[in-house]
Amino acid sequence: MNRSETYIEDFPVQGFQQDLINWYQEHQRDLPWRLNQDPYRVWVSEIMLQQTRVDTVIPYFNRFLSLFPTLTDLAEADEEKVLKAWEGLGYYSRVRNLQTAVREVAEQYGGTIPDTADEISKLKGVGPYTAGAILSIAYGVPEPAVDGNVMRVLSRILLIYEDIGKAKTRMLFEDAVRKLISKEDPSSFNQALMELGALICTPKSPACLICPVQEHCRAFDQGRQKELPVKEKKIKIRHVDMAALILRNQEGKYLIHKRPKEGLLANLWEFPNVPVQKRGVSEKEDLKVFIEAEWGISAAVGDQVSNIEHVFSHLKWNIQLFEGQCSHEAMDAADLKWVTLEEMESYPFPVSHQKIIKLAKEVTA
DNA sequence: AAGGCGGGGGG
DNA sequence: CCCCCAGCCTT
Repeated sequence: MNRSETYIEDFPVQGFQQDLINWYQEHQRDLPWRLNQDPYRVWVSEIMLQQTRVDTVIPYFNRFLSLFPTLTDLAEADEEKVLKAWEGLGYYSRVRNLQTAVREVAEQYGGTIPDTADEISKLKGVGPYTAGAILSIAYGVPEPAVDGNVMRVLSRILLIYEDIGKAKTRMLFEDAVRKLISKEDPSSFNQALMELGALICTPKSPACLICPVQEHCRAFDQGRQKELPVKEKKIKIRHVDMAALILRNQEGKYLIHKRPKEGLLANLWEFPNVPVQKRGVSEKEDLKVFIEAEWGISAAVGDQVSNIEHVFSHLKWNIQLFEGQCSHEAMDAADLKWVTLEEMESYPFPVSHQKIIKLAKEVTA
Protein backbone atom coordinates (compact mmCIF):
# COMPACT_ATOMS: atom_id res chain seq x y z
CA MET A 1 0.00 0.00 0.00
CA ASN A 2 1.55 3.26 -1.09
CA ARG A 3 1.05 6.43 0.83
CA SER A 4 -1.45 8.06 -1.47
CA GLU A 5 -4.04 5.46 -0.54
CA THR A 6 -4.07 7.04 2.88
CA TYR A 7 -5.14 10.28 1.28
CA ILE A 8 -7.66 8.87 -1.20
CA GLU A 9 -9.33 6.56 1.30
CA ASP A 10 -12.88 7.75 1.92
CA PHE A 11 -12.52 10.44 -0.73
CA PRO A 12 -15.56 10.83 -3.02
CA VAL A 13 -13.71 10.40 -6.30
CA GLN A 14 -16.74 10.33 -8.60
CA GLY A 15 -18.39 13.43 -7.22
CA PHE A 16 -15.13 15.32 -7.25
CA GLN A 17 -14.44 14.44 -10.89
CA GLN A 18 -17.93 15.46 -11.87
CA ASP A 19 -17.92 18.82 -10.10
CA LEU A 20 -14.40 19.65 -11.29
CA ILE A 21 -14.94 18.78 -14.93
CA ASN A 22 -18.36 20.40 -15.10
CA TRP A 23 -16.89 23.61 -13.76
CA TYR A 24 -14.04 23.40 -16.28
CA GLN A 25 -16.38 22.88 -19.25
CA GLU A 26 -18.28 25.95 -18.18
CA HIS A 27 -15.49 28.32 -17.13
CA GLN A 28 -12.32 27.37 -19.01
CA ARG A 29 -10.47 30.26 -20.57
CA ASP A 30 -10.32 30.69 -24.32
CA LEU A 31 -6.62 30.05 -24.90
CA PRO A 32 -4.90 29.74 -28.28
CA TRP A 33 -3.49 26.27 -27.59
CA ARG A 34 -7.00 25.03 -26.83
CA LEU A 35 -8.07 25.71 -30.42
CA ASN A 36 -7.44 22.06 -31.25
CA GLN A 37 -5.52 19.06 -29.91
CA ASP A 38 -2.66 19.06 -32.38
CA PRO A 39 0.10 17.33 -30.36
CA TYR A 40 2.75 19.69 -31.73
CA ARG A 41 0.82 22.76 -30.58
CA VAL A 42 0.14 21.17 -27.22
CA TRP A 43 3.83 20.37 -26.89
CA VAL A 44 4.99 23.89 -27.74
CA SER A 45 2.48 25.40 -25.33
CA GLU A 46 3.51 23.10 -22.48
CA ILE A 47 7.18 23.94 -22.90
CA MET A 48 6.44 27.65 -22.98
CA LEU A 49 4.23 27.38 -19.91
CA GLN A 50 6.97 25.85 -17.78
CA GLN A 51 7.55 28.35 -14.96
CA THR A 52 5.85 30.98 -17.08
CA ARG A 53 2.45 32.64 -16.76
CA VAL A 54 -0.34 32.13 -19.25
CA ASP A 55 -0.63 35.83 -20.06
CA THR A 56 3.09 36.02 -20.82
CA VAL A 57 2.97 32.97 -23.07
CA ILE A 58 -0.01 33.88 -25.28
CA PRO A 59 1.73 36.35 -27.62
CA TYR A 60 4.87 34.19 -27.80
CA PHE A 61 2.80 31.13 -28.65
CA ASN A 62 0.94 32.86 -31.47
CA ARG A 63 4.13 34.29 -32.95
CA PHE A 64 6.01 31.02 -32.60
CA LEU A 65 3.26 29.02 -34.32
CA SER A 66 3.06 31.49 -37.19
CA LEU A 67 6.84 31.24 -37.65
CA PHE A 68 6.99 27.46 -37.19
CA PRO A 69 3.50 26.10 -37.95
CA THR A 70 4.49 22.43 -37.98
CA LEU A 71 6.96 20.13 -36.30
CA THR A 72 8.85 19.90 -39.58
CA ASP A 73 9.14 23.67 -39.84
CA LEU A 74 10.68 23.82 -36.39
CA ALA A 75 12.98 20.87 -37.04
CA GLU A 76 14.37 22.53 -40.16
CA ALA A 77 14.67 26.07 -38.79
CA ASP A 78 17.92 27.86 -37.93
CA GLU A 79 18.57 27.78 -34.20
CA GLU A 80 19.25 31.51 -34.26
CA LYS A 81 15.76 32.20 -35.63
CA VAL A 82 14.24 29.90 -33.04
CA LEU A 83 16.09 31.62 -30.20
CA LYS A 84 14.99 34.97 -31.59
CA ALA A 85 11.37 33.80 -31.39
CA TRP A 86 11.99 32.86 -27.75
CA GLU A 87 13.82 36.10 -26.91
CA GLY A 88 12.60 37.53 -23.61
CA LEU A 89 10.76 34.39 -22.53
CA GLY A 90 13.66 33.07 -20.45
CA TYR A 91 14.94 29.57 -19.68
CA TYR A 92 16.37 29.39 -23.18
CA SER A 93 17.46 25.77 -22.84
CA ARG A 94 13.75 24.96 -23.12
CA VAL A 95 13.65 25.92 -26.77
CA ARG A 96 17.04 24.48 -27.61
CA ASN A 97 15.90 21.19 -26.10
CA LEU A 98 12.58 21.46 -27.91
CA GLN A 99 14.30 21.80 -31.26
CA THR A 100 16.60 18.88 -30.46
CA ALA A 101 13.51 16.85 -29.56
CA VAL A 102 11.43 17.69 -32.63
CA ARG A 103 14.40 16.77 -34.81
CA GLU A 104 14.50 13.45 -33.03
CA VAL A 105 10.78 12.95 -33.60
CA ALA A 106 11.26 13.77 -37.27
CA GLU A 107 14.04 11.24 -37.63
CA GLN A 108 13.10 8.46 -35.22
CA TYR A 109 9.30 8.58 -35.38
CA GLY A 110 8.65 9.83 -38.91
CA GLY A 111 7.39 13.14 -37.57
CA THR A 112 4.68 11.66 -35.36
CA ILE A 113 4.98 12.58 -31.69
CA PRO A 114 4.92 9.33 -29.69
CA ASP A 115 1.90 8.55 -27.52
CA THR A 116 3.46 6.36 -24.84
CA ALA A 117 4.99 7.53 -21.59
CA ASP A 118 8.21 5.62 -22.17
CA GLU A 119 8.89 7.06 -25.60
CA ILE A 120 7.77 10.62 -25.02
CA SER A 121 9.70 10.87 -21.76
CA LYS A 122 12.94 10.13 -23.58
CA LEU A 123 12.62 13.33 -25.60
CA LYS A 124 14.89 16.18 -24.57
CA GLY A 125 13.15 18.62 -22.25
CA VAL A 126 10.11 16.40 -21.69
CA GLY A 127 9.94 15.63 -17.99
CA PRO A 128 7.19 13.99 -15.92
CA TYR A 129 4.83 16.97 -16.08
CA THR A 130 5.16 17.66 -19.80
CA ALA A 131 4.89 13.99 -20.71
CA GLY A 132 1.65 13.67 -18.77
CA ALA A 133 0.28 16.91 -20.17
CA ILE A 134 0.88 15.96 -23.81
CA LEU A 135 -0.36 12.40 -23.34
CA SER A 136 -3.56 13.45 -21.60
CA ILE A 137 -4.39 16.60 -23.57
CA ALA A 138 -3.36 15.54 -27.07
CA TYR A 139 -3.95 11.79 -26.86
CA GLY A 140 -6.50 11.31 -24.08
CA VAL A 141 -4.22 9.02 -22.07
CA PRO A 142 -5.00 9.00 -18.31
CA GLU A 143 -1.55 10.05 -17.10
CA PRO A 144 -0.97 12.54 -14.28
CA ALA A 145 0.38 16.00 -15.16
CA VAL A 146 1.51 17.37 -11.83
CA ASP A 147 2.77 20.94 -11.77
CA GLY A 148 2.83 23.62 -9.09
CA ASN A 149 -0.88 24.31 -9.53
CA VAL A 150 -1.85 20.70 -9.10
CA MET A 151 0.27 20.28 -5.97
CA ARG A 152 -1.24 23.40 -4.44
CA VAL A 153 -4.81 22.40 -5.26
CA LEU A 154 -4.48 18.80 -4.16
CA SER A 155 -2.49 19.63 -1.05
CA ARG A 156 -5.54 21.59 0.06
CA ILE A 157 -8.24 19.23 -1.11
CA LEU A 158 -6.54 16.16 0.35
CA LEU A 159 -4.88 18.01 3.25
CA ILE A 160 -1.32 16.98 2.35
CA TYR A 161 1.42 18.66 4.39
CA GLU A 162 4.39 17.18 2.53
CA ASP A 163 6.93 19.78 1.35
CA ILE A 164 6.19 20.40 -2.33
CA GLY A 165 9.75 21.64 -2.78
CA LYS A 166 11.07 18.12 -2.37
CA ALA A 167 11.51 15.97 -5.45
CA LYS A 168 9.80 12.93 -3.98
CA THR A 169 6.63 14.81 -3.13
CA ARG A 170 5.68 15.13 -6.78
CA MET A 171 5.46 11.35 -7.01
CA LEU A 172 3.07 11.27 -4.09
CA PHE A 173 0.78 13.66 -5.96
CA GLU A 174 1.14 11.62 -9.14
CA ASP A 175 -0.05 8.56 -7.26
CA ALA A 176 -3.02 10.54 -5.99
CA VAL A 177 -3.89 11.77 -9.49
CA ARG A 178 -3.74 8.24 -10.86
CA LYS A 179 -6.51 7.36 -8.44
CA LEU A 180 -8.50 10.54 -9.00
CA ILE A 181 -8.23 11.06 -12.74
CA SER A 182 -11.26 10.62 -14.99
CA LYS A 183 -10.68 7.73 -17.38
CA GLU A 184 -13.39 9.15 -19.65
CA ASP A 185 -11.82 12.60 -19.97
CA PRO A 186 -8.25 12.77 -18.68
CA SER A 187 -7.60 15.92 -20.71
CA SER A 188 -10.34 17.92 -19.04
CA PHE A 189 -9.49 16.51 -15.63
CA ASN A 190 -5.82 17.52 -15.76
CA GLN A 191 -6.51 20.90 -17.30
CA ALA A 192 -9.32 21.51 -14.83
CA LEU A 193 -6.99 20.99 -11.87
CA MET A 194 -4.57 23.55 -13.31
CA GLU A 195 -7.33 25.95 -14.31
CA LEU A 196 -8.73 25.76 -10.81
CA GLY A 197 -5.29 26.54 -9.43
CA ALA A 198 -4.96 29.52 -11.75
CA LEU A 199 -8.44 31.00 -11.28
CA ILE A 200 -9.79 29.91 -7.88
CA CYS A 201 -7.33 28.00 -5.73
CA THR A 202 -4.63 30.66 -5.96
CA PRO A 203 -1.49 30.80 -3.79
CA LYS A 204 -2.24 33.73 -1.48
CA SER A 205 -5.96 34.10 -1.12
CA PRO A 206 -7.94 31.21 -2.56
CA ALA A 207 -11.55 32.02 -3.53
CA CYS A 208 -13.00 29.16 -1.53
CA LEU A 209 -16.46 30.71 -1.39
CA ILE A 210 -16.95 30.29 -5.12
CA CYS A 211 -14.94 27.08 -5.49
CA PRO A 212 -16.74 24.36 -7.45
CA VAL A 213 -15.18 21.61 -5.31
CA GLN A 214 -15.45 23.35 -1.97
CA GLU A 215 -17.56 20.55 -0.51
CA HIS A 216 -14.76 18.09 -1.33
CA CYS A 217 -11.98 20.18 0.18
CA ARG A 218 -10.55 18.95 3.46
CA ALA A 219 -8.50 22.10 4.02
CA PHE A 220 -11.57 24.32 3.64
CA ASP A 221 -13.50 22.03 5.93
CA GLN A 222 -10.88 22.60 8.62
CA GLY A 223 -10.16 26.23 7.72
CA ARG A 224 -6.56 25.40 6.91
CA GLN A 225 -6.34 26.37 3.23
CA LYS A 226 -3.94 29.21 4.01
CA GLU A 227 -1.43 26.81 5.56
CA LEU A 228 -1.07 24.93 2.29
CA PRO A 229 0.91 24.05 0.33
CA VAL A 230 3.98 23.61 2.53
CA LYS A 231 7.09 24.85 0.79
CA GLU A 232 10.67 25.27 1.96
CA LYS A 233 12.30 28.68 2.00
CA LYS A 234 14.27 29.54 -1.03
CA ILE A 235 17.96 30.29 -1.00
CA LYS A 236 19.49 33.74 -1.24
CA ILE A 237 20.71 34.96 -4.59
CA ARG A 238 24.33 35.66 -5.41
CA HIS A 239 25.53 39.10 -6.48
CA VAL A 240 27.94 39.52 -9.37
CA ASP A 241 29.58 42.81 -10.39
CA MET A 242 30.35 43.22 -14.06
CA ALA A 243 31.56 45.78 -16.56
CA ALA A 244 30.23 45.89 -20.11
CA LEU A 245 31.23 47.93 -23.14
CA ILE A 246 29.39 49.54 -26.01
CA LEU A 247 32.24 49.43 -28.51
CA ARG A 248 31.99 51.15 -31.90
CA ASN A 249 34.45 51.08 -34.76
CA GLN A 250 35.04 53.79 -37.30
CA GLU A 251 32.20 52.57 -39.49
CA GLY A 252 29.86 53.13 -36.54
CA LYS A 253 29.27 49.41 -36.07
CA TYR A 254 28.99 47.72 -32.69
CA LEU A 255 30.85 44.67 -31.43
CA ILE A 256 28.66 41.81 -30.23
CA HIS A 257 29.59 38.35 -29.00
CA LYS A 258 27.77 35.02 -28.98
CA ARG A 259 27.76 33.30 -25.58
CA PRO A 260 28.96 29.70 -25.19
CA LYS A 261 26.64 26.84 -26.10
CA GLU A 262 26.21 25.78 -22.50
CA GLY A 263 25.44 27.46 -19.23
CA LEU A 264 23.69 30.74 -18.50
CA LEU A 265 21.94 32.32 -21.53
CA ALA A 266 23.57 29.77 -23.81
CA ASN A 267 23.95 30.77 -27.48
CA LEU A 268 22.48 34.19 -26.94
CA TRP A 269 24.34 37.35 -27.98
CA GLU A 270 25.78 40.00 -25.70
CA PHE A 271 27.95 43.08 -25.53
CA PRO A 272 31.57 42.54 -24.45
CA ASN A 273 31.69 42.19 -20.69
CA VAL A 274 33.86 40.95 -17.82
CA PRO A 275 33.21 40.16 -14.21
CA VAL A 276 35.00 42.61 -11.91
CA GLN A 277 36.36 41.85 -8.48
CA LYS A 278 35.73 45.16 -6.78
CA ARG A 279 33.54 47.97 -7.93
CA GLY A 280 35.14 51.29 -8.70
CA VAL A 281 38.72 50.05 -9.00
CA SER A 282 39.75 49.19 -12.53
CA GLU A 283 36.72 48.43 -14.67
CA LYS A 284 37.95 50.42 -17.65
CA GLU A 285 41.33 48.70 -17.61
CA ASP A 286 39.72 45.30 -17.05
CA LEU A 287 37.57 45.75 -20.14
CA LYS A 288 40.50 46.92 -22.27
CA VAL A 289 42.73 44.04 -21.19
CA PHE A 290 39.96 41.47 -21.66
CA ILE A 291 39.08 42.57 -25.18
CA GLU A 292 42.72 42.68 -26.21
CA ALA A 293 43.46 39.23 -24.76
CA GLU A 294 40.26 37.58 -25.92
CA TRP A 295 39.91 38.95 -29.44
CA GLY A 296 43.07 40.94 -30.16
CA ILE A 297 41.13 44.16 -30.37
CA SER A 298 42.71 47.35 -29.10
CA ALA A 299 40.02 49.62 -27.74
CA ALA A 300 39.89 53.05 -26.18
CA VAL A 301 37.51 52.78 -23.26
CA GLY A 302 35.76 56.00 -22.39
CA ASP A 303 33.37 57.16 -19.73
CA GLN A 304 30.83 55.16 -17.82
CA VAL A 305 27.49 55.52 -19.53
CA SER A 306 25.14 53.94 -17.07
CA ASN A 307 24.59 51.25 -14.50
CA ILE A 308 22.32 48.27 -15.06
CA GLU A 309 20.84 45.91 -12.52
CA HIS A 310 19.41 42.65 -13.67
CA VAL A 311 17.92 39.99 -11.44
CA PHE A 312 17.79 36.29 -12.29
CA SER A 313 16.18 33.59 -10.21
CA HIS A 314 19.53 32.61 -8.70
CA LEU A 315 21.79 35.63 -9.14
CA LYS A 316 21.90 39.37 -9.66
CA TRP A 317 24.09 41.24 -12.08
CA ASN A 318 25.21 44.77 -11.43
CA ILE A 319 26.65 45.95 -14.72
CA GLN A 320 28.69 49.11 -15.07
CA LEU A 321 28.33 50.15 -18.66
CA PHE A 322 31.03 51.99 -20.61
CA GLU A 323 31.38 53.26 -24.14
CA GLY A 324 34.47 52.93 -26.27
CA GLN A 325 35.97 53.39 -29.71
CA CYS A 326 38.36 51.44 -31.81
CA SER A 327 39.70 51.42 -35.32
CA HIS A 328 39.31 47.69 -35.71
CA GLU A 329 38.18 46.58 -39.13
CA ALA A 330 34.96 44.62 -39.39
CA MET A 331 36.28 41.08 -39.21
CA ASP A 332 33.50 38.72 -38.29
CA ALA A 333 33.83 35.29 -36.72
CA ALA A 334 31.14 32.79 -35.85
CA ASP A 335 30.83 34.15 -32.34
CA LEU A 336 31.99 37.74 -32.89
CA LYS A 337 30.43 40.32 -35.15
CA TRP A 338 30.42 44.03 -35.94
CA VAL A 339 26.86 45.08 -36.65
CA THR A 340 24.69 48.15 -37.05
CA LEU A 341 21.85 48.83 -34.66
CA GLU A 342 19.49 47.70 -37.38
CA GLU A 343 21.32 44.44 -38.01
CA MET A 344 21.39 43.84 -34.27
CA GLU A 345 17.63 43.36 -34.27
CA SER A 346 17.90 39.95 -35.89
CA TYR A 347 20.14 38.56 -33.16
CA PRO A 348 18.69 37.07 -29.96
CA PHE A 349 19.73 38.97 -26.83
CA PRO A 350 18.83 38.34 -23.19
CA VAL A 351 16.78 41.09 -21.59
CA SER A 352 19.80 42.30 -19.61
CA HIS A 353 21.60 43.13 -22.84
CA GLN A 354 18.47 44.44 -24.53
CA LYS A 355 18.71 47.13 -21.89
CA ILE A 356 22.21 47.89 -23.22
CA ILE A 357 20.92 48.10 -26.79
CA LYS A 358 18.40 50.65 -25.63
CA LEU A 359 21.13 52.71 -23.99
CA ALA A 360 23.36 52.39 -27.04
CA LYS A 361 20.63 53.94 -29.12
CA GLU A 362 20.34 56.84 -26.68
CA VAL A 363 24.08 57.38 -26.27
CA THR A 364 24.84 57.41 -29.96
CA ALA A 365 21.69 59.18 -31.06
C1' DA B 1 18.80 15.86 -3.10
C1' DA B 2 20.32 20.21 -4.45
C1' DG B 3 21.45 23.77 -7.47
C1' DG B 4 21.50 26.06 -12.20
C1' DC B 5 18.55 28.06 -15.33
C1' DG B 6 14.97 33.98 -17.02
C1' DG B 7 11.82 36.96 -16.67
C1' DG B 8 7.76 39.28 -15.20
C1' DG B 9 3.35 40.03 -12.60
C1' DG B 10 0.96 40.52 -8.34
C1' DG B 11 0.29 41.03 -3.36
C1' DC C 1 10.17 43.76 -1.44
C1' DC C 2 9.05 38.76 -1.89
C1' DC C 3 6.73 35.03 -4.06
C1' DC C 4 5.88 32.09 -7.66
C1' DC C 5 4.64 30.90 -11.97
C1' DA C 6 1.23 24.55 -16.72
C1' DG C 7 9.65 22.32 -14.74
C1' DC C 8 13.82 20.09 -16.51
C1' DC C 9 18.66 18.95 -16.46
C1' DT C 10 23.00 18.05 -14.34
C1' DT C 11 25.77 16.72 -10.65
